[in-house]
Amino acid sequence: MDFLAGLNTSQKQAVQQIVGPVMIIAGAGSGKTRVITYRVAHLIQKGIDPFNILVLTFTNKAAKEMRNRITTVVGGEAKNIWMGTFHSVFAKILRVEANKIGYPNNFTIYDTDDSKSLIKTILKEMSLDDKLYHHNFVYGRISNAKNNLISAQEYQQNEAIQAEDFSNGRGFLGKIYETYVNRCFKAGAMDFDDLLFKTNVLLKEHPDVLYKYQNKFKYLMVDEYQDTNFSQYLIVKKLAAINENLCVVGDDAQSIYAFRGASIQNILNFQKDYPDVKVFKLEQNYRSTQNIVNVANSIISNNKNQLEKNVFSANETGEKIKITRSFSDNEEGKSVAESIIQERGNNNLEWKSFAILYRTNAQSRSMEEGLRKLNVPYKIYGGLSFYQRKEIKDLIAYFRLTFNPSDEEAFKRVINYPARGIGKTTLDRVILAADQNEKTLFEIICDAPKYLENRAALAVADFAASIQSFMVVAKNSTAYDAALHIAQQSGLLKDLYADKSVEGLNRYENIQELLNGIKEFSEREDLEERGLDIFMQDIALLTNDDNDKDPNKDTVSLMTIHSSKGLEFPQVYIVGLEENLFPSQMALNSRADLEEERRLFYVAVTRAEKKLHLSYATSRFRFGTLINCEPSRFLDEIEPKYLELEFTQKAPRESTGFGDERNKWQSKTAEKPIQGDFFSKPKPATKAVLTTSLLAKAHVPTAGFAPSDTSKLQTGQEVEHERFGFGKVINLEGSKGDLKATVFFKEIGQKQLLLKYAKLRIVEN
DNA sequence: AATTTCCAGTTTTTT
DNA sequence: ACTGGAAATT
Repeated sequence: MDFLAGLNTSQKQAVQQIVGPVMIIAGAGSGKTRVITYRVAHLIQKGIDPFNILVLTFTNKAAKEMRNRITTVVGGEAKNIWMGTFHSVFAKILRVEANKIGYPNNFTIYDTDDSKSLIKTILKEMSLDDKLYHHNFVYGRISNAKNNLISAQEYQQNEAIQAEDFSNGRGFLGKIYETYVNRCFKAGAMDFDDLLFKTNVLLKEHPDVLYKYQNKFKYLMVDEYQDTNFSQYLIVKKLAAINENLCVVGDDAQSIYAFRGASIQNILNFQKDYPDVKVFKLEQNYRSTQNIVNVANSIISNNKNQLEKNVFSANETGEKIKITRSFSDNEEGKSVAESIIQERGNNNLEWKSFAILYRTNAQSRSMEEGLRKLNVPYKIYGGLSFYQRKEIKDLIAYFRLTFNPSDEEAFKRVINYPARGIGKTTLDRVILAADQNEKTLFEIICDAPKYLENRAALAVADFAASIQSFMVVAKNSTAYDAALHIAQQSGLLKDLYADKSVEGLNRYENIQELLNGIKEFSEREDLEERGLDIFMQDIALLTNDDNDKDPNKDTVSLMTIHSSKGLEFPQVYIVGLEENLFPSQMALNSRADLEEERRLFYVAVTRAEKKLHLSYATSRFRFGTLINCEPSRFLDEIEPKYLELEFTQKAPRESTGFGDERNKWQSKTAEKPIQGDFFSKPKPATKAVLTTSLLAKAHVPTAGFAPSDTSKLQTGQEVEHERFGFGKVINLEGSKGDLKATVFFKEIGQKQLLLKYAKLRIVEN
């Protein structure tokens, strides 16, 4: 197969330059993934063993996409390429090499929740002010240090850092950091940043290990290089040091992870580190219409810090960019849904041609509601991962404790769940005893009578015994049998089963789903090892789309802009273009932050192939209350000639506004807004308040739903409940005025309702 | 110790 | 609006 045929000159050069350091500056939509894919294919065609190739990406989604595309080009050999996110690849290596740095091979990976919970515990133990030392702040500080390879010791010895902390009255940060690190180590746990930090430690302290991987990974490629932090940068640099066959691909205009420690400096450093680097620029955009590319360019030109680049499109001019104003977030959801239906009909498109992108996950709710009301199929990407749900984390905590009894966070999570009479006092005593005797929490409860008084010791010893029995079972059973056993014997399954509320039912189903997943896993014949411990290992690194059952389903995609990176859709809706939301309120204090927001907008805009829709609301629910919103400053940065405006409702004294009027409004924000201007402040959206109903989640009530007089309700009658839907009365009991009905609802099953509270509508036949 | 009520912080984004 | 944690109550 001739990979090179469909490539332009610079793409071809980049693909063919397989030896030595290579940097590809790839503008949005310039065929970057194609180049990486073909470059890997080209390597293999030239006789490079796939086992010697390492490809690093940032998100699971990107890794998956990449592997799929490479598989279609080179076939089964693609399996042998090391490809994945930084975190997953180095977690894999650390699993093999952990002993060299004093960790067990089956170390636990703490997710952000675990880390923060540990920090909270430490803060409490040190009795520090939880305002001054807020766990989020402390976490960020530690994370930052780790990403810059500053150890707890170095942190405390670094004069500049100490001076800064002391002047802020936060002199204990170094001590907290040290304690945190020790506790993680004691628990046999690594947090997200450790996966990179410890890899650096490993490669630094063990030259033989470094040498081994340098020889294994003779060819390295790094996608989204602009998003690497120092820790990642150094790993890559070390691994590539012998052969220097390192190809990095990036676009400074799409750097959106500075908040996570990413540094654009790494792109600039690259040229210094490798003076003989071959640089290729990909500037032709094949994805989008000229209008879209022009709009993107006009947005990004507002940033001061950027590399010289001229992205252009030779595609059709395309339609103008549509801006829609709505009066509330719900209205916005409705208008997007209506627009999608219309565009789909007009252009004979599939649902999956559409994507709705937003700044924050919280915005998905109003979009969902709008789509659901008009029966538009959709799928939300990202957000709360399946594995982050409480009930899932609870069960997994039992698994974690079974395989790694030192795991402190797992221990705290399940010691009294389901409730077994072990309260706060007892837990505090166990933690204290562990600290004083330099033992783990689990060791303390295994020897309970020595440390605790009678009653508490008994309860705790009981718990220890059941975990110990889980260990035996886990050793001798398949993953599924062990998981089921633990779910049952821990009492967790029973506890969830007892909860008959809608949410409780949901939780129970989620557990069943997890168990089904484990069953599938334990039956996979392509794996050598398929014990529960293997299933567990990298679960903290998984995100929602790894749980995707039907990836080709025809649905509209909803996701944050961050997770849309690398994807493309014929039609894209960017919603919530309002000040304090996009750009985020957090980003308004510094130019650097604001420029990152603008790059984020640039990323969003360049996802669109054919048509781009922008939208904002003049009021929206935030923190539970209705607030008024002003249009995003980013809208003003787009040249009006590319735009087309639309109102979703008749605005008071409508005008098309936008040109001079807009500027007038812009220049005197302190004054009253001009009535009727497109960007003017909203009228209070009274109606929006009324239409917001979470009750609609499970069941959409019949129009004009009104509760009936249920005093003469009979068994067998059909009723409707606002939330539970339609059902049949199967029993009535209790005296008048305190009448209790048992109703069997079609959607959710049996429920008991007190008639004096329940709002039921009797369905007339 | 368990359950209920009250209150504060949260919404940046991902591994 | 929703969570997690503390305080109040049983």
